[in-house]
Amino acid sequence: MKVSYHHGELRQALIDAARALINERQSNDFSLSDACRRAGVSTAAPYRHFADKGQIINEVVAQGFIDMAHRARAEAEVFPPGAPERIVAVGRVYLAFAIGEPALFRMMFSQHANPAGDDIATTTGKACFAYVLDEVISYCTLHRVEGDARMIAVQLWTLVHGAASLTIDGDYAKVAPDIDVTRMITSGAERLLFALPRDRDDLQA
Amino acid sequence: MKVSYHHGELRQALIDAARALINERQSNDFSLSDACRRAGVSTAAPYRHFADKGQIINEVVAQGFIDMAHRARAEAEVFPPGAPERIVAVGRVYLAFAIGEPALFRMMFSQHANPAGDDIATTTGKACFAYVLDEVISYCTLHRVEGDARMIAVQLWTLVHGAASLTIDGDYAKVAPDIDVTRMITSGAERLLFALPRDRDDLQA
DNA sequence: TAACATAAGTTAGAAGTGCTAACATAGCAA
DNA sequence: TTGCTATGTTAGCACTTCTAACTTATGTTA
Repeated sequence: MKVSYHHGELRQALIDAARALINERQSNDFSLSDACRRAGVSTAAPYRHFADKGQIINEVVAQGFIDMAHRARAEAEVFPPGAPERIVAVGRVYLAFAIGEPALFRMMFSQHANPAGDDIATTTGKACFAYVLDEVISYCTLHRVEGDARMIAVQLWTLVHGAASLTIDGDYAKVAPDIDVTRMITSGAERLLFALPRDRDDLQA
Repeated sequence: MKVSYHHGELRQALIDAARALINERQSNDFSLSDACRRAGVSTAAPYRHFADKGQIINEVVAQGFIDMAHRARAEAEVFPPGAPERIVAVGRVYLAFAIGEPALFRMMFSQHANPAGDDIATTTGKACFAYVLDEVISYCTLHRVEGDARMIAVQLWTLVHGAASLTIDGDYAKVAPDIDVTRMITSGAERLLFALPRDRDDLQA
């Protein structure tokens, strides 16, 4: 009993269906036909809203970045600017997002970055990373962490990103199953932030 | 002018073709038919050697791990056990491998780990990680690096893995294009290894 | 050496995919 | 009411993975 010939919200419905399928199958090779079946339309319908399947994927990835940035902001902005809790919150959200939607997280990064870089996924991705980075930089600067604040920010980001990747791909579980990832990150971050260079001259730039 | 009805080395030829296609297209969704064309056989031929396409991918991934471990070993074992150059070498190989064959590197990790874990890709992957980890652990233990050697080893691995991922996906280029990745890793690793905890009590376990 | 089992190729085709072309209808605007 | 445009439809093409049935090459054994 279809009430209308037109769907009304097909564009977003397809994006949602795609995201759901990606999460269910834990893989990026979901079938567009499946998404159509789920939305209750024919397999030709998507092409009124998207140029091709890749564009739907881009949209899903973009919404992933937006969600991630949104959550990070919400969790971080409870604390005053420069508070250490802010970067902890950002890191926690980053990791939680990866664990919550691992396949989507992977896709957000396994997209082989197009050089033009003007599609929606790239743009939102940039904004998301920039936010993460900015949060850390402002902490480092405010707390006069020794060394190049920008570099330390990148190091923290790298550590959390690496931890997220290795966690969702089950690599820690394979090699070091007893490891407590959160504690590992925390301890690592502290070492990166509070390290005092010894009498070594290969640290200054 | 086909000299023989039988190919002779089809199994390995298909694996090589698959790996080449993955590297050329920078993507995991290569076509098995393409690999067949390249090997000069019909599209049904692979099924005399592999159960399905996934098994070929597994084989490619496994050979990737073997190559990576092999190179790491070769570069590291020039130096005496416990020498800092050894872990530097391992890290350098890890990063170079990712940059050299980014799509393959991604596939080696984006494989959603099967729970049984007895396929060839998982087994070789485990062995490869275990080697990386062992090398770092033995360094930390030998040099009496303060803190849990195992955890520091995992932190170093995580840092390098994160750096490799963010590099090949072009994320550094997007957000911090001026960063020198090797220097960033080196400085981070030194901080992780030589950090002296200040008067903070949240470092002990 | 001849016979035959098995390994390793072939062609034909089923089922499913992304996507296009041509057609149909819903909803809005003159 | 008339017609335009947006958004659906069905039919079908080219391609995919994979199976079934057939063919040829190779090596073992009588």
